[in-house]
Amino acid sequence: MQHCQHHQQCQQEAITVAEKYCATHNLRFTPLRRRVLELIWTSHEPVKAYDILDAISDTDTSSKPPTVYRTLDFLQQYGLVHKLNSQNAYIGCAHPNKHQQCYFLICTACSEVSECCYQSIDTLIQKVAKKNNFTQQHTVLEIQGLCESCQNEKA
Amino acid sequence: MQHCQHHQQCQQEAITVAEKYCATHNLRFTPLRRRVLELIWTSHEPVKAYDILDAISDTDTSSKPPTVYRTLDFLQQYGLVHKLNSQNAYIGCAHPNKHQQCYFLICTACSEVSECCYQSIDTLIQKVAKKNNFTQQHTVLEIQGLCESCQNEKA
DNA sequence: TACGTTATGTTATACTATAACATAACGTAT
DNA sequence: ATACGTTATGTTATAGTATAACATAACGTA
Ligand SMILES: [Zn+2]
Ligand SMILES: [Zn+2]
Ligand SMILES: [Zn+2]
Ligand SMILES: [Zn+2]
Repeated sequence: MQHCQHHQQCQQEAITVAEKYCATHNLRFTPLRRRVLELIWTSHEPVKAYDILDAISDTDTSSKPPTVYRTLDFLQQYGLVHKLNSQNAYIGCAHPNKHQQCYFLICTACSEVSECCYQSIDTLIQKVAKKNNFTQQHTVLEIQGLCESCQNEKA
Repeated sequence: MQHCQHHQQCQQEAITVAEKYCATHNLRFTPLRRRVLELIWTSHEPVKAYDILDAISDTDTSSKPPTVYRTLDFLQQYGLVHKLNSQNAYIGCAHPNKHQQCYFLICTACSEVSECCYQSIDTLIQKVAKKNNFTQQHTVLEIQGLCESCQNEKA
């Protein structure tokens, strides 16, 4: 199920952003990395590593699991992709390294994922950490539920 | 590394709580379920499914992966155990079903995990969900960083 | 005791991810 | 242009996580 009405644009913009990000930071945006990122941006649904492998195997028979996982590692390292731990799946990020942490809304009906990165969440988590004398390094926040479209479809 | 100074008590209390919870709710707290819960409460570190399997295999040669995963499913279903998605590991819960969601602080140095379940987090997440017209069902919040003891040890 | 339900045993397999070592492509300095 | 160090990719093997499907056993009740 695809709710986004202008998704080709989402995808293209994401690739352009990645291209520029890599150029600026002296990183190699190789054909493989581009291909994987395009695949991940096929929709707003998270993508499984082995589905990526299947897809790229169509044109590149030398692809093996490490091919995919290394590429995902690269993309994650620079915030172009995030892993959704509750799904063992990967989702593109539209604003690489704009802020430290990304938070997600995950629809259990259509599988679409959107980011919900608010300063208020960062602030509260900092506060909770401080209260527990805990030094925060990285935070996973994945809110599962029903997106607007899927609620309406139920009605 | 074990920072808790009174942990045998933590473990015993957790088992007692589970015992009572099951009695009250007409659930069978079988020897297997008790054993697995005890193993999980060996420390405040999350435990891997296959480590549980190894442990129970010592005394019960018929144990196989489904033995463990089914038991974990049961314990999770009633809030006696939570899965930490970022670690593929399982941690005991001291207050089964006291509230809907549990949130965690995970020390990347000593691996100890503590819960940080605050109403203020629930409230903010509700607010974020509402803002996005999203109906929340279940939320994963795992804050990774350094616990107090481990920060001090670095100094 | 018979019977339905829940729990566990058993075998097989699916899914997710990394280790370790080899080759190729790239960037830069001579 | 060539040599060389670095980064990326190829390749083989294996480790780690989880579930499907069906069989038997234990439990609770009529
Ligand atoms: Zn889109
Ligand atoms: Zn949806
Ligand atoms: Zn303790
Ligand atoms: Zn610690």
